[in-house]
Amino acid sequence: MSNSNLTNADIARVFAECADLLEIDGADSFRVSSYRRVARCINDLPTDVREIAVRGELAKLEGVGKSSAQKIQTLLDTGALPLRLELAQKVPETLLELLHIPGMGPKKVAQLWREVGVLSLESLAAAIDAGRLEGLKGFGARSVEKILEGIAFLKRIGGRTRLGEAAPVAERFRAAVAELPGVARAEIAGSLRRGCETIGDLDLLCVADDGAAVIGHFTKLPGVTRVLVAGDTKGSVLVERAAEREIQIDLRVVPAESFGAAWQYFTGSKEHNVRLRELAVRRGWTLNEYALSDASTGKVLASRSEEDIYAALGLPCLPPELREDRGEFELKEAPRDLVALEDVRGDLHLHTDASDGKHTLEQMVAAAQERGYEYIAVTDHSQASVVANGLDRERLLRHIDAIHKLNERTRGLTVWAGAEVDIMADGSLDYEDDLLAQLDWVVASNHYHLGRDGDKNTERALAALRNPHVNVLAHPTGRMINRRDAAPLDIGALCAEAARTGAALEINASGSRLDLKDTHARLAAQAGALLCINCDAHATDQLDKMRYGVITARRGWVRRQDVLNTRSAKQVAAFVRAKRTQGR
DNA sequence: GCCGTTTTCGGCCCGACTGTTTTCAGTCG
Repeated sequence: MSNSNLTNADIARVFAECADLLEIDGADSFRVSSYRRVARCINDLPTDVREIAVRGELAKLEGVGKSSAQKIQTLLDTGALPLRLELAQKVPETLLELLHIPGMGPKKVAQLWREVGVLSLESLAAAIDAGRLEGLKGFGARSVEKILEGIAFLKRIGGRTRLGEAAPVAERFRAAVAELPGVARAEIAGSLRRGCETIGDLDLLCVADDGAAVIGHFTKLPGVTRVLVAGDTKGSVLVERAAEREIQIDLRVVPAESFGAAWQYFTGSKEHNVRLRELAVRRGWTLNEYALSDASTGKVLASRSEEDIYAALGLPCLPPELREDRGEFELKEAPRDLVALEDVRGDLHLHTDASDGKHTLEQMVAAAQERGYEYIAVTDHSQASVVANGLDRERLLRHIDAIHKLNERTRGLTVWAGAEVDIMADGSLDYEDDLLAQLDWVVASNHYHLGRDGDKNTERALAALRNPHVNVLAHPTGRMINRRDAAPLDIGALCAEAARTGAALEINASGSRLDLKDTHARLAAQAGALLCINCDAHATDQLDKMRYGVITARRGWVRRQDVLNTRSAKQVAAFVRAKRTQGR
């Protein structure tokens, strides 16, 4: 029986901490990796790990063996893991924060702890201050300087950078590198190319003959605040990404004939690449950032393009968003119909200054026209959202009228009168059905009552989906990246009910949400629920966030036909009509 | 700790860069 209320993220955290503590303790590195692998597996699960535990199928998870399955079960039953507690007795857990210092790994942390008595960032800074690292083996003057820089850096970066903030910085530097003398081509790689929701470092890759010269120029580009590494093929710098905030950019320089191997290699993910190299090794080949080659003769089998590398290994050229070792190696051919930005024909969740938007109805409509959209739904807040200046009945009726009138004189764009309606504590909606019936499109949102009670959260969301006027459930889990965890919610039940009732589930494209996230979106599409990718724009420029929603969908293997707003205005209208008339 | 169409034991991906312990270990991706 499950007696704890630990979430997947909580359980993943315990395993990740065990891995770090074991590593500081000097445990076998493969054992450490196993714990990391389990952490990642649990974190990536789209459903509650409890459901798998109940079916007795924990050990069937990729990378989870008998021993880990037992540990997960213990965590679910008791809320704690004996190994984790033992490790905390043995190794001070405050040491974990030291691992975040760039250049600081488990060996050095262990050494600082055992030989100098360092326990935390603070005590490390104090030890350096008191000169207690002087004469310590492996810690010369330069190392100590780097540690101090690292501690200062930690205070400035404040965690991983959100996709929407990282992408513009990366694009600016990619363009700058492409312009450097001797550079034939420059591309973005790494987690940004895969569209991950948060980014650690930015990875750039370029083709040039004289690597040292390119790195030299790179480290002097405007915006660079510090140079971390400057070699013949690799350079690392810090740049300012926002006020007081920095991000690291790594640039690798490769020869043209290695470009494909390098782009594949530096795009990752690490897990995907490990699997790929295993496939190579099994055939007597070896794969690195320069080429796929025969291990015995050294003959190069593929290197110029990613297509060549994958083809040589008997695989379709997998889109970067799929390279996570989440089943992509089973694919016989590359998915052709993954949703793309060009497929999106409209945005069905946006605000105007009638509630808390920055721009007028006319301005938002013009912005949608500029982006070539076929339709939009204007969805200002309902009355319960007082802080967002939500519309009461009278104001909503006038707003609907204004939208319909504007629609009549707008060419090439259909403008629907919608609303973002709050789901109340009891699962009812913030507007009466007769008022909802006057709207062309209804977004239902859980803004205020998402709590720790997963059953209650789920019930309220299900109730909203069952209302014949509700067309999409917005940002279902309420998570805010780097700020607030997803509320516990039975996503599987939501998907099934959305599919049954003919409602859609939103992928909210705004940078702080990306909710549903990739694995949830995948679950929804598998369950036959339609997704709707919306920007939730509160200003005209926010309509450009659509690309982040689309890439999140792609990471969830979502196809064009799984996304409602890739359909025509007529088809969207039919989708709304079907739910109202069938009353499911 | 995980895993298995060579294996239930003995493997487990690969190379660059840095500082420093002058020949390599630690870290990173």
